Amino acid sequence: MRPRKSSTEQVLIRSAQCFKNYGYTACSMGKLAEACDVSKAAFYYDYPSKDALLMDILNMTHLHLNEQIFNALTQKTAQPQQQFTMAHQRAVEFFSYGEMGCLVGILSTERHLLSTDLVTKLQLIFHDWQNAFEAFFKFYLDEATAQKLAKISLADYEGAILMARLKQDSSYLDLVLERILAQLAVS
Amino acid sequence: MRPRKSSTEQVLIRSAQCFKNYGYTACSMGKLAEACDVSKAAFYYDYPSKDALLMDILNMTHLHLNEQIFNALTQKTAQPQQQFTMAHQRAVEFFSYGEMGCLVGILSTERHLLSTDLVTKLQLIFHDWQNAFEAFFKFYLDEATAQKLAKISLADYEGAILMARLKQDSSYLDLVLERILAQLAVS
Amino acid sequence: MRPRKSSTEQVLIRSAQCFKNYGYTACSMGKLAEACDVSKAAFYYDYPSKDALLMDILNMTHLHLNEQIFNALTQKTAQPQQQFTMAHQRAVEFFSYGEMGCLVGILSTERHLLSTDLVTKLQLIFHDWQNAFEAFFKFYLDEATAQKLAKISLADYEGAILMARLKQDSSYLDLVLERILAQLAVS
Amino acid sequence: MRPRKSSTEQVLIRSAQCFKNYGYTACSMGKLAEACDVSKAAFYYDYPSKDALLMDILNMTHLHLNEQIFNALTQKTAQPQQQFTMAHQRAVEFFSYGEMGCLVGILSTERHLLSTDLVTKLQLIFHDWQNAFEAFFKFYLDEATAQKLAKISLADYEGAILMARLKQDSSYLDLVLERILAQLAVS
DNA sequence: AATGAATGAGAGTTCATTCAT
DNA sequence: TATGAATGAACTCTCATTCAT
Repeated sequence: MRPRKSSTEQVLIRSAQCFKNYGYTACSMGKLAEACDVSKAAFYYDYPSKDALLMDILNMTHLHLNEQIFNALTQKTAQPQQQFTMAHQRAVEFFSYGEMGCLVGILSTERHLLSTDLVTKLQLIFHDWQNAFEAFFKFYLDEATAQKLAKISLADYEGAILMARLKQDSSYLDLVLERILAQLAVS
Repeated sequence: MRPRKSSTEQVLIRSAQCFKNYGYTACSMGKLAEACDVSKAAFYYDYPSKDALLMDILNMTHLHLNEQIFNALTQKTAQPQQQFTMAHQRAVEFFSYGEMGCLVGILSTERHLLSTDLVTKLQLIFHDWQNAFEAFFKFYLDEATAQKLAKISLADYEGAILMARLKQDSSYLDLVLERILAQLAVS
Repeated sequence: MRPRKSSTEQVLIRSAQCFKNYGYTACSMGKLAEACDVSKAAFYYDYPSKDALLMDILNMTHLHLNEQIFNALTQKTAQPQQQFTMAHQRAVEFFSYGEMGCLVGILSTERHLLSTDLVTKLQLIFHDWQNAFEAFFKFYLDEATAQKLAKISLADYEGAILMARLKQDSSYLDLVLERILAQLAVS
Repeated sequence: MRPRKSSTEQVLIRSAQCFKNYGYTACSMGKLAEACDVSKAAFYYDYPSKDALLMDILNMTHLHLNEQIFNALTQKTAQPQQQFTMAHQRAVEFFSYGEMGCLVGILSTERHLLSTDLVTKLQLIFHDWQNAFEAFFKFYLDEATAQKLAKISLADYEGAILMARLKQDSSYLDLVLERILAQLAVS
């Protein structure tokens, strides 16, 4: 039995980069094949369709975000600012991997072109993200404030990433962190 | 006799909606033709290419933003909050026209697929936007604060529009306004 | 406005030949394009899909059969044998056009691969054919006999055409005619 | 130790069904693999190509037809009608196995796509079939009549099977038998 | 000036077959 | 021996654009 040219994980990671660079529509199977150094047909051995591949990528992304970032915010600590900063840094690292950008946010702009399954998945990821923020903020702020802050912070991150991507200027993310830390300090 | 002028504007407006819905790649000439109720060939009488059409759309958008929104922030007034709120409302109206979304932000996610001319144009629009904010904030805040606030506010708007688009929830934009007004009140 | 490279009718006729030669699955858009001397894409200007093209071909075929062959059997005459022979000769001419074969029969063998619309159409054509035979036979034979003869004669034609096609021997069709005429002579 | 023998026969039988359902072109190696519950690669261990597999299927079919049906007609008996009826019933059983249809007839419609070897094989099977009929009819009819009847009876069977397949109505085959028996009774 | 008709390139996908162990 | 993994070619269909009048 022939060995795999590229491991399944490698394919997912490189494909994710490709989707992040080009978006859903413009990220063709040809581009993916080149990025992963396999033939177009090779994808169809593992995935029945481009959508199925993307869903797997999103599952991987979701898992990563949950484990590496969201879960770091579920416990109350004595030093909330340091705790959040660490999660933030991991997030920055994740969004900066390869090209700056948030795959989930990028795909969101193509909502009309995605299957309902994919759209649902995108919303689910954002939901978990917001929930993680909310749970964390509640440790230190009253519920209403925490809720509102969680909601807008998500949007803040997406906006910062979008601008950072366009202007090649990662300082947008620093500003977002700074503002959130200021909010936490109020308590 | 200038019937074609208004006809062309209609085409630009409808095309802009189409680009806003689908993005650059997925907004095909066929979709544009259908949206504008003209033949595909008709576009090539007025514009040499899809890119040229989009450039015209961005010019129109740029003009609109300058005249209707950015310019409303160039004079100092006694009631900065009311002034900004008015500009905000106009912006909300603009971004909510048709489908919620910011064409400039949406196109930004497809940076790699756009000609340098178009990317430059996108950056120029954001530049003017940020400048308008900065000029306005300087009336009431110190320069460094104004600069920083202008920069991040732009990102805030884009993030809020992105989330509003995905979740069909326009309240994100209200939160952005509220936060900016709070900053102004500090002075 | 550019003139048509091939008239719609030419395209239908040549495509019909191509389908007759290769069947539904193996008659690719590439083969059709070559047969009609146009690009593959040109088909999609007139027809939304391969199936739609085939449906139009079947409509044309149906019309032709009705007008040229089936309708020749709807009136009672003094010389039934001559009348039927004439219809038979027209049928032979039709089935021999290009490559020997009956498009409807050939497509029938690929029933599982065709859309329900297409299968329905095939059955409808056979239905009209059988009805024409039955109406004709009733003029000269009792109803039960006419019905049975119509039913089997249809199958006889298809079998004869199939064998004629495979063995390149058109005499199978003569035998079918001869046998039917013998049946009519009984009366 | 000969477990693979029977396994191979199973593969041939199921593959034959698959070819009968879909025809040559549309019966892909993937469909065959699924139908036989083996991997695609497994086929290439036993057969060098799709054509070689089909040739083996046709060999099996040929053998079966010779032994079970054609050979039943080689001896003169006192009860020709019963003899023929029995052969007929075996044939009906064979053609009705799985989906109604005659593999040889179905493949014939795709003549242009088959290798000359396969086409030759198809003709050979039909040849043996016709010979069997002819030999049998000669016992009871004059040579010219027997020859003609054999030739057309073959076509009759194919036509009846084709119509039975399309209309899901096996009575076509009864009519064919009835007519042949009537011819035998003449003697 | 204006547009139906046409097209090469490329999209996602399936194909028969081969590779490498 | 036996098979998971891979692929170039071809599939149906859409794309931005050009042609020809």
